[in-house]
Amino acid sequence: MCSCSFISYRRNTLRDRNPLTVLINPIAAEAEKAVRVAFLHRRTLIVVGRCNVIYKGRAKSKLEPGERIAILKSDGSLLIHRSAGYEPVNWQPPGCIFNVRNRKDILEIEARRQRPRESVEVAFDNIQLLSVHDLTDLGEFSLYASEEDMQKAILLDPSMLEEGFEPISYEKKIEPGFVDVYGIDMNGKLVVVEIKRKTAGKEAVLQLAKYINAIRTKSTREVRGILAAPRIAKDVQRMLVTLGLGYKFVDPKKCAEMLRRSQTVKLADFLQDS
Amino acid sequence: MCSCSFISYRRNTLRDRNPLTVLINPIAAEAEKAVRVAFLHRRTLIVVGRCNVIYKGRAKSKLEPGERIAILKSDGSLLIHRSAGYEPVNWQPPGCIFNVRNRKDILEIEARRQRPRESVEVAFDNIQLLSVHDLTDLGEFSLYASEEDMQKAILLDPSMLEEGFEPISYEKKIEPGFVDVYGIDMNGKLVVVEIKRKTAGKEAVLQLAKYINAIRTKSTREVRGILAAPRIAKDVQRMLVTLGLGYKFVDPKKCAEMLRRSQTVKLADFLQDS
DNA sequence: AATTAAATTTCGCCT
DNA sequence: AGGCGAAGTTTAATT
Repeated sequence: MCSCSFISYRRNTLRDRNPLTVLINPIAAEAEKAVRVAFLHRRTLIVVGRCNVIYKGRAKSKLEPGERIAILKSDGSLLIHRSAGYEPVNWQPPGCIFNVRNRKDILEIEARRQRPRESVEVAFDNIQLLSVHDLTDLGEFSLYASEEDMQKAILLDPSMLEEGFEPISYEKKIEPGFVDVYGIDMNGKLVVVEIKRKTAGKEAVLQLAKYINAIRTKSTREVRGILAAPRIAKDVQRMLVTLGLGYKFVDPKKCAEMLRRSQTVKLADFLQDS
Repeated sequence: MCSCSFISYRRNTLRDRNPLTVLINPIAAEAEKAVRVAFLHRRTLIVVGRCNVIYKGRAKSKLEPGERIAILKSDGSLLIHRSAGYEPVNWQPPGCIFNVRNRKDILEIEARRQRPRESVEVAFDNIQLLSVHDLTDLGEFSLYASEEDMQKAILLDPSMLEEGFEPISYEKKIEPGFVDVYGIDMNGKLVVVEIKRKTAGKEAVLQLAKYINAIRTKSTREVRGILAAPRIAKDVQRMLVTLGLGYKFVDPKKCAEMLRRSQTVKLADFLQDS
């Protein structure tokens, strides 16, 4: 049975300069003080407690009282998480200005931004835990087997798509949008490649067909279309045949592995010499 | 300079049964114990500390060591948040199975799910804060405009319902209850409007029909009924046709925007005059 | 279960 | 600043 708030000002590990403030069951006045310090020092703030939330902006929302987790980051972003669900119930992207006040023992925090003009207001009438952190995070994040990685892999080794294929460009602007990879096959025909990281559906085929048609209206040269994906949806096979398009199995994992072997390759490096 | 872990087992407010566990700078063994208890009791877990994260599944990702916030919810969802950004750097949707172990003073937490088969592994080599919460959250979340806002918007701009429509009254008492909006169309016919904030089901149609019938028993004038909602349930379309009622798509979001705009417009007009 | 459409989508890249 | 496309998109509704 501990009714007092607990505050620790220093962490005992890693670095001396790495303050940590933790309040347990603080009253609003105590909490407000800690929040102000957190804002002043651009720290990360976590508040767990009973609150209601109002959002006004592009839309409007109201969240009736309940116990939730609020995270306020130093970049001006805000997250309100309920006890369930992967997505935040309310949020605010980076770039907000935070405000805090203690109004009749209710801790009110506001995250406001312009463009678009919107705000999230959180009012805590009870706080289980409030902590202020200085998060040092320089670790690199790398995602493998993204669509971009597949694109890189095809540019790195065009033969994986088709023997004799030679890329000319990538993300090339064609009337309706951007072609993933664009090149010439062993017979000198133009080739448009549409890449999908997972099962390619009809929308991928239609997109490819659109590009092909756009090119045909502008050029008399023969154009082929190839859908590069690990799998195609079941109706899509017939669609490809009907539209005269090709399909090539490409494994995203193998692409990722290939890139790992030839590390630090940038997309722009490929076509430079050609 | 406090190097001890701090544990509070009871919250002093709201309810006696509402345990809260907080560990500050715990070693992996202590943390592991608390995490196991949290999993066992299906509690919400927050861990702040230095970790690296590996994701394997639809794609693959690796996050090099840094200080982050991890949230594990009782529905089996996981979030890893860095010091910046609105989106989690790594996550796992609800339905995961969590595992924890202490491996050479490293706290390893795994969130695994099938379909799609994927896992996120988090390894903490230092923990600033670990807290376990029992979040009671029954508060309702309502998005977009309220039904009242939609009503206001229709009164403000009746043409959004139908060209030439002119409201006479709102919340008018008719035998079974109160009609949302009541007016006259361009041909002089009476119009009863039933508003729903979200998908209109059969109960909305029946309510509308009741009002119409009530009016018809009292007046010889022609009466039309219009259901105003962002969407109607699938069987309701036929029901409307059968009962000779109309439907008008009304977007609550647009209503909210309109009200907001009208406020600013009024303000602007006021300022222009001066 | 598969498909389609919307999201306070966000995020990035390019014009 | 605005517009379009992609995302480990997610989520909900419908077939």
